[in-house]
Parts: sequence; structure tokens; C-alpha cells
Amino acid sequence: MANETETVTNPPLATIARIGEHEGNTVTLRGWLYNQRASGKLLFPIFRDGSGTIQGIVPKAAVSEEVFERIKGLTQESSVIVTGKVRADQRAPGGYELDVENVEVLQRVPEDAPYPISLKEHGTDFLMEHRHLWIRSPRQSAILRIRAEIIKAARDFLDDKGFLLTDPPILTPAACEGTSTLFPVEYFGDEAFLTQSGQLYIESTALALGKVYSFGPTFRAEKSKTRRHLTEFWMVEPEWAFANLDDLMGLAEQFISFIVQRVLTRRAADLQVIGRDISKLETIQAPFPRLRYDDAVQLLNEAHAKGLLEHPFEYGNDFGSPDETYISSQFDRPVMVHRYPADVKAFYMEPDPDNPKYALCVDVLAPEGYGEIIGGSQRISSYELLKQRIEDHHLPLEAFQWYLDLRRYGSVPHSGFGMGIERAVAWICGLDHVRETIPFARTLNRMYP
RNA sequence: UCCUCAGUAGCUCAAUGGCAGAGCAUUCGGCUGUUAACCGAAGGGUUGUAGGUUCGAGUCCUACCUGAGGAGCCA
Repeated sequence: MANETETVTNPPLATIARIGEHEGNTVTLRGWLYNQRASGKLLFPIFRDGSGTIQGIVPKAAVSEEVFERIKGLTQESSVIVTGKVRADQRAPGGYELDVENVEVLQRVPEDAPYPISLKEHGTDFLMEHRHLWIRSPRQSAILRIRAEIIKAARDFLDDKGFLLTDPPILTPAACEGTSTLFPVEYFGDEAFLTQSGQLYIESTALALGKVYSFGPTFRAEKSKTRRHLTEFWMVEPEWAFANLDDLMGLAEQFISFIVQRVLTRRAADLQVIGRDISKLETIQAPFPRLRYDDAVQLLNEAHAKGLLEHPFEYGNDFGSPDETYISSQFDRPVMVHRYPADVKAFYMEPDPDNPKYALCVDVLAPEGYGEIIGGSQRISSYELLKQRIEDHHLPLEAFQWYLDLRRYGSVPHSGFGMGIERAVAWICGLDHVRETIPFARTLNRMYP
């Protein structure tokens, strides 16, 4: 324990994000040297503490020779405890500067092995190889704070709407959907798989508890190499008993609107750090445009006729990436495309009673070409139909007996969707790759660090 | 799995088949308001790997390795 006199005499601890509350006072900051400029007998060390950065100023005449030399000799990312007086300054990017009085060095980065990430530009390979350090940069830190806000907003929204968090298992006995490739793991001599969706499990918790959601990691072993794919990503999945597709679409648009507005109000400073065009987010308010699959196809056909799309769209297929980009580019907010042909969608989706050729499903496409961020549907409630679909898809009936039980015992209409956190973060932050939306991205060719 | 592109100093990149270069970073020197500061100097290289063509290969050819982003698949 620090002795009591030290506690009493040290200036109060402050964080850079809220440094304005201490204007005119001497404070203590705990952090790292972000960068340092010097002009003769003037030093300009820039400190960061995880909440932001602030420039200090050290005139040689203002401190002792020893303190001046100590600060002058600081290297990038050396850890420090700084005391200084907070002063408002128009020249400072954050509005405040620190008249440094003293710096205690916890660890000085040696100059023969300097911090590898300089302030100049770097390539993605190098940065990903040093991801454990890259996240210290102002931009990456801002993105991670926005990610945390998005997750909190998603959970607050669902909690307040009466959805109960129920955690599905991560180790699963078999494929949920039988389409995506799964990661196998050895399980006491048997084979198990990492979950690719908690959906089937939260259908059962929904029939137990009414309105539920899951929030957790998801694993896909697909060999996708694009800016939209990770092998390990996080999903939030609400599941709602007695809800139909219209209820679900209403929930989805309110959900997304709430999250975006929350980020705008609480993370404005971080959005500015990353240079996000706020006007593109301010329009994100429910209701969202709703488009039947057939209407979306017509949109694509017209685009192809005008030469805006390279390839003609073949009716009955799922949309490809360029198709999604075009559709979403026609709107200033997310667009909800519903009632796809049942043939291209998952086995558990309820057919449209008006025309069983269509599934009661919805994909929410984010604006600005970010593609699908939500996929959801009303689930089949008929035991006979669900059993038939499992057989049609050549799935092992035995493995789905528990899932069929949900239709044997008090089946009700129910609906749910899943939102990929990383795609939502990429869209809201305006990033060109999902690898920056998560502290340590897992991609096809990268498992380090 | 397929297509395309890339690999040269710690980092970002130059170099017509003819001496291996610059900026940043690091070290030393200069500068009292710098904003990825600036000015001067120094150190720093098995050009991804293996083979081939050539008087001569960073450059041309072949194979492989690694990475990137696009398709497919998906959130």
C-alpha cells in the first residue's frame, strides 16, 4: 500500500477524456507517451491514457534540469505517471493542454528496441502482426469504444423490451443448419463442433421464457477471404414467441435505430476521431423501407438494363454481394428485404401462407454497401412440416428430435433474427474491413497474435 | 476451391537487365508554440524461398511459400 502522506499530497487522478473538469488545477495522469516533439528548450510530449490524448508542454525553465532531461529522453509508449496543470488552449486539438510539472517513468522503452508502430503509415499485414499494440492507436481505440457502446445499446434495448438473456451452448453436437462448415473439436473421444448459431437453442428458451436473446461468439469454418468475413464473430439473436414476421421487422428497425442513435449521442468524440460522416447516421430512424424479394429482383433487373450491374440477376437465386450493394445504395437507411424464395433459405423458415413458394424471412441490408447485417425469419411451427423439411435437407432426424419436441408440445408461431456485431460496427464506423471491429480478428490466414 | 495483385533497410516505398536508394524510425547536433514539427549528420541490406536464362538478375522464366481482396458461401 502507498503510504497515506503520498495519497494526500499527490494531485487528484484525472482521465484525459474528462480533463476539462479539472481546468486550472494540477492533476495526475497515468498512461503512456504517445509521441514527443521538441523545439530547442521546449518539449511537447503527447500522453495517452486509454480515454484520449493530450499534449503537454515543458519549457526548460519551468522544471528542474533532471526532470527536463528525463522527459526529453522518453521514448514512444514508455509508461508514465504525469503531474501537471490543466490549461484551456485554442491551439490544442482537444481544447486543453497540460503544463507538465513532473513525470515519473514506470518503464522506459529502450531505444535499441523501439516501439514498432511509428506514427507513419503501415501496411495491414504489419499492423495485424502487431495487433496487440495497434489497438493502442487513437483510431483503433475509438473503434473499440464504439463497439462496446453498440453491444451495450443492443443489450439495453432488448433488456428494456423484456427480452431475457439466455446463453446457448458453444459446444454443439451437430450442425444447426447443415450448410456452413463447422469447426470440429475433440470431446472426450467424440466429435463436437463450435456453434455456428444459437438459434435452435434460443427457440427452446423462447418457448420457456417468452422473449429471449443470446449474445455470444459464433464460428464459421468457411474459407471466405473478404472484408466482411471472420471465422469467429459475435452475434446478438433475439427470439420472440408468438411474434410473426411483421412483428420481427418492427423489432429489427427499432433495434437498429436505437443502437445508431445511442452511438451518435454517447460516442460523438470517437466518431470524430475516426472521421465518420455523421450525416449518414443521423438519417437512420425507423421506419425502414421494406422490399419484397420480387421487388428487389425487379430493381436489379432495371439496374442491369441500365448497365449499372455487370451480370443479369437470375430469379430464384439469393443475392450476391454486388446485388446487395446495389439494392442498399438505393436507400438512405437500412432496407428490409423479405419473402425470399423458400428454396434458397434455411430449412426452419415458415412458408408464406399466401404463397408457400416464399419464406417468411427478412434480411436487413445496411446502407453504403455494407451488406447484410441482420438475417431473420418466422420459424416453422408445424411438427409435420418441420419434420418434412429436415428430411428434404437430408439432415439427421435423430439429432433434431429435441428441436421437433418444440413443435410437439405447445407449438406457437415465433420469430427471431441474428445481427452480426462486427458488420454492424463496420457499418456504423464506416470501416472498410471487419478486422478492425474486434480486438483480435480471426481470419482465414491469421491466428496470431 | 477459383480469379487477380503483391513480397527490396525496423516501417512505407523507389530503382530502363548494368555501383542497393529515399522518407520515417533509432543515435548525435541545432531550434522557446510544435501539430505525423522542421534543419544537419551517422549507423542500418542474404531484394520471400529454390532453381533457370544471361558477360551481368531486385528486374526476365519456372515452381513453391506467405500475405492481400474479390467470387462462391454467409452475419
